[in-house]
Amino acid sequence: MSIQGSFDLAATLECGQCFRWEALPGGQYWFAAEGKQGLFSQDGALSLLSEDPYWHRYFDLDRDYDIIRRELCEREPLLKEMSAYAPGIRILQQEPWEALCCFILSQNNNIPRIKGIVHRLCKEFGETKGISLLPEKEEISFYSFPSAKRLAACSLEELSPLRSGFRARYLIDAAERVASKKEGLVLSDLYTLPVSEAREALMKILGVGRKVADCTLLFGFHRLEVFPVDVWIRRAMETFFPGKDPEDLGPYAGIAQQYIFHYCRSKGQELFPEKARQKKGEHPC
DNA sequence: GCCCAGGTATAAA
DNA sequence: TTTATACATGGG
Repeated sequence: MSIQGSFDLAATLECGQCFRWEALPGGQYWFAAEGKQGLFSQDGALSLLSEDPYWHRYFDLDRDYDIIRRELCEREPLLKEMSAYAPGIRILQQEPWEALCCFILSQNNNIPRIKGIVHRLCKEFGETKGISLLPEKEEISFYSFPSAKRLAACSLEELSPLRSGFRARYLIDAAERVASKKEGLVLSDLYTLPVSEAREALMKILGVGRKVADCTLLFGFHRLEVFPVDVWIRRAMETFFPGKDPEDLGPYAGIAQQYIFHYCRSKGQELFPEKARQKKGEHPC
């Protein structure tokens, strides 16, 4: 199996769409999804990663992102400069339940801490799936991501080791709804339901608003037309695309969103210096 | 110590 | 309908 289009392993893992990965010395990355784990470098990725059917699909290697990027740049020329910051970024095909949980945990939180919570979630409630591939931790067991049924059986008290704060009850509500198909929430339907209906279904879950729902659809269900809007994207749209409707970006708007997000995060304060002075009660001028 | 984090629920205005 | 605040926790 070959890789279609460019592929940047580091940018794809580090752009905030998934949280079960570690950067290791020497350019290697450890990452996990469901009950599987991988250990690859960018060079190794090109040969080894593409040969494993699971990871091949996970990294969406059959889709030619170069063609899509060209299409997006034709629709919106500003994306030429932005996508150049990470042309090899891809949208992962994560497992929907796992993605839903991760984005529930991501709200008002930072990536290092999200990774810690997700790690503890797997360790406390996942099944053992073998020996860790992480060097120096070889004797430690590797755990799969816990099922909705498993979490639905947990009390708030039992989730306290996660130290996930106010998000713990959101996790339990999501688990109960998914495990029991409460109010007709069947995750597998969300691959094909119209986006507006799929979003509405997810937003019935406590703690799931528009942003978490859209991230779940884009990153968990691979609904590439979904364009999640967060504080960075809102700011970027106001600055670079005033009046622009993200739907104009077409069926791959979600990929454009990742280019924009990655570009803004890379430039950070340089783009939005006023954000640095946004202290409470402090006058901007 | 202090600010803030790829938001959301809830209570006012 | 729009705007403000609390939320738990800990990384930087």
